[in-house]
Amino acid sequence: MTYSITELSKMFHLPASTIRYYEKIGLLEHVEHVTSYRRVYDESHVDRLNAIECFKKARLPLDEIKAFFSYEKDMVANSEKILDMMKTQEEKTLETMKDLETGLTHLQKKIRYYSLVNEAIKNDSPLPNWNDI
Amino acid sequence: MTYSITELSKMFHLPASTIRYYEKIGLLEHVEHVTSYRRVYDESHVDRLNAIECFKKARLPLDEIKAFFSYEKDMVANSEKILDMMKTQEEKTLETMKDLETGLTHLQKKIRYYSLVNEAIKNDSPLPNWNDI
DNA sequence: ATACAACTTAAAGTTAACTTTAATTCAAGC
DNA sequence: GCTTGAATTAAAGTTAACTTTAAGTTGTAT
Repeated sequence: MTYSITELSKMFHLPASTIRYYEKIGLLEHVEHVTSYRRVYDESHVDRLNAIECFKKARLPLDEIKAFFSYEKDMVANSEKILDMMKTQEEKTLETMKDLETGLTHLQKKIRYYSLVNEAIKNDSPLPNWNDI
Repeated sequence: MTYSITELSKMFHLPASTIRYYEKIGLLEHVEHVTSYRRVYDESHVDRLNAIECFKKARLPLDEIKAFFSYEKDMVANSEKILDMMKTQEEKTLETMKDLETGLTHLQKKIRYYSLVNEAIKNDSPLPNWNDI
């Protein structure tokens, strides 16, 4: 089974230009233009893009994702390095999640407050106090 | 109570250049250079910076944070707009958190796998299979 | 009086991750 | 054979959020 760039583009909701860009920076490898001048992808590229999407969700920068794939080529030699990398990123991700939760709490407090403000305006009653929330 | 830029810098773990930058783009207002040519801040700026940090944690872009502060000046006129803004951002934040969780799960699977790989190398036993994890 | 550290400014530079542009190539349908 | 449309390339442009630089100012300690 092979895929065109447009098919991958639809599969991953990525513009074709991004897929070409990933190839350019070395994130996608061995993309051949066999049958024509056009790029032809196979399952290996789908797998790779899936992995990229996962790492991106965990906020690994593209150059680290690239480093990971390169280390993975010699798993035995690099397993320690990979493990370190993943653990470091795990911590960063957890940190980011904590920040997001703090931010979300603040946001939700604002939402509660401005809901009350809207109510008060509608009923022509006195505005609520931020400290009462 | 007043503060110098260096004091704020230490309080918020932000470089002074960033605090000046926030002023330049209109996020920090009414910063006077009263006693000398130097910037002098007060509690209002501390409050503002605290709010900025919270919004940043929820990943609001600086221009939206700025818009929020500007809307907040006429709460009665803009409470609907503010509420919309906060709700939209709440959804985005929740979406981001979901992505982070997905990414984290993937990361932790890698960590489990490469821990086993390391074990296997140490014990000279056959490498584990990714699909067994 | 002078050296020095801590501030000031405007403007240019940086980084990541794309995106856009412009000029070209190819394959397919009429 | 000609048009059309989807891909191709290299290179330049974009965006957000800073950061750095270079040149100047001020208050304090010697």
